[in-house]
Amino acid sequence: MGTPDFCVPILEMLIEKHQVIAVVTQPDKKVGRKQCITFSPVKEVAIANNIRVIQPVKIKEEYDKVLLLNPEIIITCAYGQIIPEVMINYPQYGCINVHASLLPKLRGGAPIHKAIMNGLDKTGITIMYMDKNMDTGDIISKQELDISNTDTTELLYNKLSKIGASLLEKTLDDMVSGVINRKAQNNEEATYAYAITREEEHIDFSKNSLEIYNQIRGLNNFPGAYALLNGENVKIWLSKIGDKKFEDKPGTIVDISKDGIVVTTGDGTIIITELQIPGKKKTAVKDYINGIKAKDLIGKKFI
RNA sequence: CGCGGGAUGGAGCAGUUCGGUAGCUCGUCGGGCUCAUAACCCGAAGGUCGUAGGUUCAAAUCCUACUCCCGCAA
Repeated sequence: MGTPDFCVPILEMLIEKHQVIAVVTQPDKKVGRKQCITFSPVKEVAIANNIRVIQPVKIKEEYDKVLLLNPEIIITCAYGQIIPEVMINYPQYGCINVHASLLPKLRGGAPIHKAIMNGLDKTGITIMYMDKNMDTGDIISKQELDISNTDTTELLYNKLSKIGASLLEKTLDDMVSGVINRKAQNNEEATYAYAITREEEHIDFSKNSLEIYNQIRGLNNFPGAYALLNGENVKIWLSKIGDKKFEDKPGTIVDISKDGIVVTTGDGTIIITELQIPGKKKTAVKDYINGIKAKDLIGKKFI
């Protein structure tokens, strides 16, 4: 059971190594400006492999469709709905979940984004049994991964996705051969990574440069950090931490060069190197300043 | 039919209001200067102005339809 790209390597591994009797994923959604019906990435893979797809609107009410297939194990990964308790204990080997953090740290829906936004230097994958609460079940296996200070969420996402597949492969082998190391989570150490809100996407330039830098790379390449400039909603995709100091209030553009747009922060400067104007595509600052009068931007403020 | 912005040499843009020689910044290529350079100077190539019709002596510009891209909202 899963939905986004993240689960695709996992599903592909399962198809190759095990017998997948059905894939459960979120209902097809109308997406975007044209309201086109879009299949989830997981559904695409399932269809390509001729696997039965089940798309409950509410798994809480429609679980019997899944249980009637009599699964030996249910594996979830970023499925997007809470699994009802009645399902959890049904399969012979139980219900296990692949989560993209080192539990009990970063429980919730946006563990990868938050790992970077919080400036952590390592994260990982945890495979655990599910219980009735979110991401609180007993841990079966874990694998750590260092976060480099230039990683973006996109990069980390891809790395963790692969690790998730390989760790699951190993973990399933262990479970089949009866080697299960089940360990309860220490709830006192728990931290949470709830889904990103619009407010968390907005850049507050009075924060420290490092916090802003982490926010920008943590929201790349989805959904993106933004700030208002001349009343427009400008997305900021890439940045560097500057080394100069200015007296201007945080958010002020103090210099523009091929290097980037230098903006003051709470403790120094940050240099914006890739941005996006509404209606336009992502643009390197080097290209952006070709079409504008850079002088006119000096002194303007991001809000 | 959710709201809105956009498509102009390889890149980013101006020009569209009010139809009349295809423009700017950058890149590329060639030459020069220099101990040297991503710096500076000189020169060149490169565009059926998203597509298809229409109006007109004349359309990037006005009219109609379509395609694609993007911001917001879900």
